[in-house]
Amino acid sequence: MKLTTKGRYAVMAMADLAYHSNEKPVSLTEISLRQNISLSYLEQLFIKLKSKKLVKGLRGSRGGYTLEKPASEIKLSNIFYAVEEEVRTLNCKKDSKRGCNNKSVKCITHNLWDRLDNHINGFFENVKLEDLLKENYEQQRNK
Amino acid sequence: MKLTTKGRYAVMAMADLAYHSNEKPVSLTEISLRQNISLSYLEQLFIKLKSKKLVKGLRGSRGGYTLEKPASEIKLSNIFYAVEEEVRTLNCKKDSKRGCNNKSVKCITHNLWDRLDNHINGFFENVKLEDLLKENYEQQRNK
DNA sequence: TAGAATTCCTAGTAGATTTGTATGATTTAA
DNA sequence: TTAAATCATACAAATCTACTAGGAATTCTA
Repeated sequence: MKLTTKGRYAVMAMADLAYHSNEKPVSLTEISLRQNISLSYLEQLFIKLKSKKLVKGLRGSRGGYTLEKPASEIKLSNIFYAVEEEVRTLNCKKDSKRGCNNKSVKCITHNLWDRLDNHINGFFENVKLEDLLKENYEQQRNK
Repeated sequence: MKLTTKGRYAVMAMADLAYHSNEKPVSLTEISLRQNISLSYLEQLFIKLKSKKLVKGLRGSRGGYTLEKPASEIKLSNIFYAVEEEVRTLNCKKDSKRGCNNKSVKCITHNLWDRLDNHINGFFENVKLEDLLKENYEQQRNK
């Protein structure tokens, strides 16, 4: 399964963007400094996020990024899907040397990984960017 | 997070072992052939499984491995814990350059990764080796 | 008792992947 | 016109995975 810093960074950056966005776009430089993620790396992530219509890029001076749709409509699964290739634990795929790949006897654990995939994807499917913000607001208030 | 073939192989091998064990121990050579996992790699996994008291090794000719306790008492989380170093998605640890590492402002997504960890671990915590076998039996019967 | 089959143990390593860096072109506001 | 930003591509260091190699120790069996 792919669940590395790439996906984490993407979520962190999107949360940062949502948190700090009002009228004007937020530059990656800002996010880079606040979240301690390299600028070039962020740029690569945001190109992917843009291609999936999650953010809008505004070039030029005073440019930056804005959310393409409200935080309440962006699921974490959207973000992961945009930057990660896939969230699959299984490698019993066709034409693979490994796994059960269509042998007469299915590998014993085949269904298990299927269920795990659903379990994890379900988690991301049920959390929206907005939820992270709310959580953060409350945390701030309780200090 | 660590969720690679190492953990998968361990679960597959344990399921195979449980499935084929009656009186005599099961050799890794058998498992290696049936599950298509390299023998040396299996050996390394089983040393770890042994150290966590999940299997018992019987050296010498006609030797092999047996379950140390019934399949109904072995949770998948036990298996993962034995062979993987950790199942943690978070890298906001102390002394790390990355993540929120104790800055005054907690990183926005800190709690999220915590919850994800619990979510995934909960999955493994609630599946026992026995469950995999039952599933397999039923699959065979429905053919 | 010799030999075969097995676990046990340690070290190394090729290849893939991740996590960036480097460089420059393009666009736009001031 | 200049500075600040996105956009785009190529490359590279570091890490990690998934093994391989080689042998020692143990135990059953012929």
